[in-house]
Amino acid sequence: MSDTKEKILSAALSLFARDGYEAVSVNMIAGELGITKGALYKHYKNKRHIFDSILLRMEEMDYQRAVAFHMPEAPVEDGIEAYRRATADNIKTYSKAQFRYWTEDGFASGFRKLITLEQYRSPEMSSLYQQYLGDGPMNYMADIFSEITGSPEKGAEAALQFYGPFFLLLSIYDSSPDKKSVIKMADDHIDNFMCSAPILQ
Amino acid sequence: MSDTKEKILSAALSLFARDGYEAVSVNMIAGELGITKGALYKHYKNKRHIFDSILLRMEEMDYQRAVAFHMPEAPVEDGIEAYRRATADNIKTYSKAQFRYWTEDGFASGFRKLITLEQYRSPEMSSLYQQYLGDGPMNYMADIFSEITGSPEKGAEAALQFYGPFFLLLSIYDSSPDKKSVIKMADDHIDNFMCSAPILQ
DNA sequence: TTGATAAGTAAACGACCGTTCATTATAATA
DNA sequence: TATTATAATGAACGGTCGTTTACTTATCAA
Repeated sequence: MSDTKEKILSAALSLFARDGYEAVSVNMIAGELGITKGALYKHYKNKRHIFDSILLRMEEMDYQRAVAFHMPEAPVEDGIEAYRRATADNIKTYSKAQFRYWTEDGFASGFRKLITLEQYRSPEMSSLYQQYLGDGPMNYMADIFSEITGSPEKGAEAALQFYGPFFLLLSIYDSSPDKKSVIKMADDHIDNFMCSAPILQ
Repeated sequence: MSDTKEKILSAALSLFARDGYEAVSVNMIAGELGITKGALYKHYKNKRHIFDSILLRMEEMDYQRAVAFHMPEAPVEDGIEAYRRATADNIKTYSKAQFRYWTEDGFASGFRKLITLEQYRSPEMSSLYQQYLGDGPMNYMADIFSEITGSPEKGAEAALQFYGPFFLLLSIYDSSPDKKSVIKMADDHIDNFMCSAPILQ
């Protein structure tokens, strides 16, 4: 079994993440592994197939993470306050892990940049981008915060206040020379929000 | 004098904003105005020149806006509380106008999408993106909030809490079927933050 | 050892790329 | 009206694009 197919996938993602799908040639991808472009077609039937494989891979990774990170229900009989505390802890752990995932994981970081560059090309790409990085995470948090506060309006407001800075810091991370400090800013934001946000009181 | 040059600029921006610079051909740009690509070279010496003209135009528009919107100093002798209130009003007006500008103004909206798609291609594009949409606005707000709170740390924290949701809503706006409601969410966020954010008390 | 399968090369394909150029139509000036 | 500058054409240029093909090499089971 060859790992050439895998190397093609990650080389292509690196290039797609920097220049966008159209601006990357099959020649460049093959050149990254020191093979000719003809050899590439032994592993993928065309250029678009590489792109589609990246989307599929992300879908699989996302599913695996969802399973591993699923937020366990706190026992209800401990009371609403214990439930809130347990939920808040889960959110903090999950959110910090997510920030590291989108920034420090090579595949996830590349994928994030790739769909950022492709988001305006079609309705499909647009909804994919929103689902992974835009209103998807925000609505997810809105549901959770609505549960906590008992109000959909407050939940939506809290989600915007919580995920907005998270989203901005992702973007700032990409060009920051001091990436560790951006991670810390994200952690601080998460801690600060979950412990002292007035909307959650 | 011909307005063909102007039409080329805006047609190119529309296409660049959707597909990115490399993915747009000179043929496509010319086709948008019903002329051949040869004619295009009577107005711009090459494709890159069109791109550079867009950057230059944005720079000019940005300067004009900065002049028109410069925040007037509130009279100091009225006391710190009056200064804060005047500043807060200016921030609200300016921020709401900025959100409409980046979403509803055709040129600014196209430019925002364009640099979003080009941000990873070079350090120059990266810093341009950050300057217009990333750490640029955030640091600008951090300076203002630092002045108000008298603390650089609190100023930076407030800037993240203020500009993060603003930045996220810009992204959500692009694919939202109900754009008016996104504008309202931005307005509400700005009002809510400037009036009752605990970090500003 | 033989034969099959997989993985690579190099060359070629037609299509399109950005750009140039000789030519023609248009429109304003003298 | 004749002249001149401008704008547009369409063909051509050398390259590169994604893809296919014929051919070579390596691997390994029968």
